[in-house]
Amino acid sequence: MKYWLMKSEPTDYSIDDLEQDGFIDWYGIRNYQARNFMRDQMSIDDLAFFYHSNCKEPGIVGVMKVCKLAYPDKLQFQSGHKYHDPKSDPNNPRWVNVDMAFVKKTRLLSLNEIRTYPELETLKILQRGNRLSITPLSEFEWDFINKKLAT
DNA sequence: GCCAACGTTGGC
DNA sequence: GCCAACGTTGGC
Repeated sequence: MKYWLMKSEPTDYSIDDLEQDGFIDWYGIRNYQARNFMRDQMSIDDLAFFYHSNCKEPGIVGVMKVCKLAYPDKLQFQSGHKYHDPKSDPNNPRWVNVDMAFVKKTRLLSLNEIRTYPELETLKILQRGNRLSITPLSEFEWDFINKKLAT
């Protein structure tokens, strides 16, 4: 069992959208490191925090879990689409997504609040210049955040 | 909208 | 394989 933090811009796809849909193909990842996490390291039932980024109140807003292992992201082959990648070979697709299932909403644990906890200094999203939209969390980080979310 | 910090691209 | 130019991310 692994733990993840996955960013999405709420104007693109929010925790409310996921609650409505039940699950979502985590589309549009076009970064090799993030892709490799999905392709090589994610397992069914891995848990992830849903993080709202690039918005007024960035932070953790919910929990979800992996419900389908990595498979080719169909948008990479859709000509004209924002996520179209003409260099991706259909016989050897470059980009994948996993399916994520809604688990629950949480209170907002804002980026500002996250920064106030010395225990979370090691969080990948707090490291200088880190822009990865998918990052792993240690079990300690996961548990610590869950406790904060419960209060 | 700004811009720092990265990742990617492509000429050489 | 170097590296300058360009594109993207994401907090502010």
